[in-house]
Amino acid sequence: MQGRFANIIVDISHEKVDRPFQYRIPEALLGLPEPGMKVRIPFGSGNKLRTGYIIEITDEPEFDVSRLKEIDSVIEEGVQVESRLIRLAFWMKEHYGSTMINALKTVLPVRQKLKQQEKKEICLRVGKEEARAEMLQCERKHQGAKARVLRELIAEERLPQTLVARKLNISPSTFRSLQEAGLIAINSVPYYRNPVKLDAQREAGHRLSERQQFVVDSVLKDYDDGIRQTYLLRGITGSGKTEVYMELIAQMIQRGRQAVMLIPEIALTYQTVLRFYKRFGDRVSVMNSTLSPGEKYDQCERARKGEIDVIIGPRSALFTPFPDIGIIIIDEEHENSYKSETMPKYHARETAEELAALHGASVFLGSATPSLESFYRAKQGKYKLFTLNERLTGGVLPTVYVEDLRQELKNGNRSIFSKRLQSLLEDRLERGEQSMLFLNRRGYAGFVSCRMCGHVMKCPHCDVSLSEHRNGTLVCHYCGFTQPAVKLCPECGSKYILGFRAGTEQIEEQLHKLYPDKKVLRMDADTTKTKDSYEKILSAFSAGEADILVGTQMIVKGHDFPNVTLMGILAADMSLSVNDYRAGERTFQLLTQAAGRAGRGTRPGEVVIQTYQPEHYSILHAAAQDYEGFYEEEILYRQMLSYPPVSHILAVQVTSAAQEGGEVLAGQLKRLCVGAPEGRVEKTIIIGPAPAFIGRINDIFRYVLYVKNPDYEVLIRLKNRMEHFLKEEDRKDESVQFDFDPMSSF
DNA sequence: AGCACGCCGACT
DNA sequence: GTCGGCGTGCTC
Repeated sequence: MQGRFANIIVDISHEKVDRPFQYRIPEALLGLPEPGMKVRIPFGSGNKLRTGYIIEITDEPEFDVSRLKEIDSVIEEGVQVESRLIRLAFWMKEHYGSTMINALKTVLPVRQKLKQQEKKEICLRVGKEEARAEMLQCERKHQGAKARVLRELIAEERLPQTLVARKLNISPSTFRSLQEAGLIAINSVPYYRNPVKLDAQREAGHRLSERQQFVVDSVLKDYDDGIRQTYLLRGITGSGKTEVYMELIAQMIQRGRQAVMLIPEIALTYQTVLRFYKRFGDRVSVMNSTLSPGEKYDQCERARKGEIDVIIGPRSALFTPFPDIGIIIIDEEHENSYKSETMPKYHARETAEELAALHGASVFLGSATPSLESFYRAKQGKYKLFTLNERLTGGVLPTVYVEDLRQELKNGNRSIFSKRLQSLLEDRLERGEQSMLFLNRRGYAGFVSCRMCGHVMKCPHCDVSLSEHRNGTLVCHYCGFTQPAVKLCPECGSKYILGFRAGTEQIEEQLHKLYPDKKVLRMDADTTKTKDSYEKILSAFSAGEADILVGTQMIVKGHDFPNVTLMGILAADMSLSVNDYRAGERTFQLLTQAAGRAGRGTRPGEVVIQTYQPEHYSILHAAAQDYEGFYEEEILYRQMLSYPPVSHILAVQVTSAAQEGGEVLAGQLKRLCVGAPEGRVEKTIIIGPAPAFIGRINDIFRYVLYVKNPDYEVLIRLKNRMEHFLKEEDRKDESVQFDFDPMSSF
């Protein structure tokens, strides 16, 4: 496809990014323009030449061709920040199936903020007396708008133009005529604010251990030899990954380039940020969701102008407009939050690699429990793997006990705590040491298991657990298989087969009953609603204000409590039986992280894992702290069932106001895939359509179709076919979303 | 953001 | 009628 037309966004400072304009590509330039290029185009009624950025090249005019204007010329300057980000947006659109507009909106800094930033200010150029006279004059002439502006200015001599315009409903032409009359002056006053001011003493880097230094040296040698690739550092908790990151960043700064440091939002605490401030001073900045849009915009401007060298933030920090990134570091790279949940559903790791390619940068991933994706690539030789196996402080690894809850029930213990956990807990309370209890509640939504034998109700066709719906029927959300409610366990005949439900609140209550004089803190989504309650609870616990901390996932991420010597995992299989192929991986990661919380100080720690499935490989390997063993087993399972990273999955989600319309459209899309050449390739597997996990939200019905193929490109082509098909007719009632390698099922 | 167009009140 | 200020909406 040659592409005779170009969709272009116009670079007006007050730009609403949400509207591309289409132009003809002149004969002389055919084949030259590419997405991301900067061009000069005639715009508006005066055909004034403006700069714009090409976002897409196409052969299909979306506008009356005779009214299309021609691109004037291509501006060839060194690769611009914007150009690079637009190219990245284009790549994201292709790879994750979204509209170009959505991709642009995620990638480009919010311009809207410019209003509040680089404000235009109006002020009087005449004395107040004279202004008052003018105002009366205007009123007499019924020039209400002018009079209103003057009245404001008499009260307050200088005012932001946009503010006045909005408040008094004044159009730009009014301001102009006032300016021409010499009554007011309009000048742009860029004003700045600096959101984060930490007064920390600068600290030089620590001396690295031999092993740490080796990692840094290897990466830098590659870099200086002109080799750019992705590195994976597997380092257990406490092995000093952060020092490695900081040294790499420092070295990149020395080489005149910038660094992006991605951290999961939940780990982006004051302490973490402080460490970077101490090392890099005001050359580092933070991006996070609590920043106001204006502050975010400021960070972008500072990055663009070269006032900072390092940005720390969650996945969106990737889009900081640095002119020349040298390295992108992703800490805790296995975290789910690196995958966006809104369109485009991009993964920060893959997007970082694409961005790094555009900049000629390296990518450095770190984790104690790398994602299967990354370790798989490391095994294939695509990533270079480093390992840090020792805790810097020399602390010993904790002792891990696996407690079989089925056995507890047989022995007549019906409480949430196994006998061992209870006795260890009492032991800590006596000695005045702290304990943490972790309830892995993720995806508790209705799987059904037997309390006697641990049997979990599964789909006979899909090897995922069935979900219990309100009326008790069991449904598979991968293929739509349905069966009526079970009263007796099909395995052992016990009547203790139930949906699983338990909360941190009940646990807190129980602890109060058992140990009325001990202090318990609870941390979950409910107790951390307000802005800094999260940090407050953590620091209260850290200061020894409580004996036991009960909580969900958030208590196991980051944060060292040297006085914690016992970690209890109350229901390890909670996340195991969710209907999701990543359940095993997620469980292993959570258990390993949780285990890593105990015994960070000088005293050795103990960990109790309570489970109904003590023989499950995720639990066994986590108990043994054996990542490689877990990996080998898990990858086999992925291989057998064609799941990522061995294969790729494209989830197509159809939402529809009318049940039938959604079902019909999903069926049409399936037939389209089956009929396409890509669909007939032997390795393509098409599953569904089936009703989504939650089949109806707000009276919108949802259907899901899964397509698998080891070749990502094949899935992209199928996605493009579906997009093309959907464009054929206007669909008001149905909409379709794509998700590549989804993190959870729909 | 800039520009044209159309509405509405004021004035020869 | 026409002139000019002023708000509105469009720009491929």
